[in-house]
Amino acid sequence: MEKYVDDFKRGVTELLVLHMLCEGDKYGYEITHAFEELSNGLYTMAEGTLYPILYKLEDAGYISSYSVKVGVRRMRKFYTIEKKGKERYEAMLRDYLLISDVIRHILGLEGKTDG
Amino acid sequence: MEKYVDDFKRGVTELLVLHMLCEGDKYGYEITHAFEELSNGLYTMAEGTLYPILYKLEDAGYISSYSVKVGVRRMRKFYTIEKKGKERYEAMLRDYLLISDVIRHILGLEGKTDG
DNA sequence: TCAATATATTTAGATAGTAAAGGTATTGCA
DNA sequence: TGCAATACCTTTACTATCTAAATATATTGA
Repeated sequence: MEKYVDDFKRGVTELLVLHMLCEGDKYGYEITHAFEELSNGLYTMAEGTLYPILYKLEDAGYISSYSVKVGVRRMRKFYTIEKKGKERYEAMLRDYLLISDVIRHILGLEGKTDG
Repeated sequence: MEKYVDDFKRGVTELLVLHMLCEGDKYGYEITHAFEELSNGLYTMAEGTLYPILYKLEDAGYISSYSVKVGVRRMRKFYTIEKKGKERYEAMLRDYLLISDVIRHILGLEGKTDG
C-alpha cells in the first residue's frame, strides 16, 4: 500500500466511525474489523488510530460508552451515538460529499466511479 | 468552513496539482486560482500548501520548472509534468478512486453523488 | 500616487495518521 | 495441560500535510 493512501484516509476516519455507530452500538475492536470486512481488506484502520478518536468523540459528547463483561474479567467497551453525534455525522457527511464531488470535478471525472 | 474539511483535502492536494500540470504548464499562483474557479470558491488551497508541494514534486523528478520574465523584472515560474510524474499521477488517481469508492461503500452510498 | 492584485517563499503550529510496544484475557488446538 | 493465536484496550514516538501569517517585491489600475 502506497504511503499516500494514508493521507487519502485522513479526516474521513471520524466520519466513518460515526457512521458505524449510527448503525448500532459497537466496541472498538469490532469497528476496525468491520472496516476490513466491508472493504475486503482494502481499508484498514490501526487501533492506534481508532481508539484516540473514540475518546475524542466521547469527550466531545458525540458518543457515550458502557462496559460489558466478557468471560470472567474482560471488559468490552461499547459506544453509542448521541443526538449531538448524529448531527455531527450528518454535517460531516454533507461536507464530505461536497468536497469529494468538487475533487472529482477538478479531476474531470464527473459521473465516473472506478477505473 | 468547518475545520475537518481541511482533513478531507489532505493527501489529495498532490494528486490535484499533478492533474493540473497534466493539462499543461502552469505556475503556482495560477494553480491556486484555478482550483478556486473550478470549484466556484469551494476548494481553496493556501499558497503555503501549494508551493512546498511543487518543490517536493520537482525534487522528486515528477515535474520540472522554467522561469519566464513578466514585465520588467518579475519572474513567473512555470512547472511542467515529466513522464515520471504522469505515471505517478496515474497511480495516485487509481488508488484515490479505489479508496474513495471503498469509503462510499462503507458509508452505504454506492452510486450516489450528492446530498 | 496609492491601493489592490500578482507572484513566490518561509516559518510556526495544529493535528491526524501510523507503527509499535505494552498489557491482560480468552480461545482453540495439539 | 500448555502454548500459540486471537481478542481487546491503551499509550507513545514519529511523520507529514495542511493552515495562517508574515515577508518581500512587482505590476496594474483608478
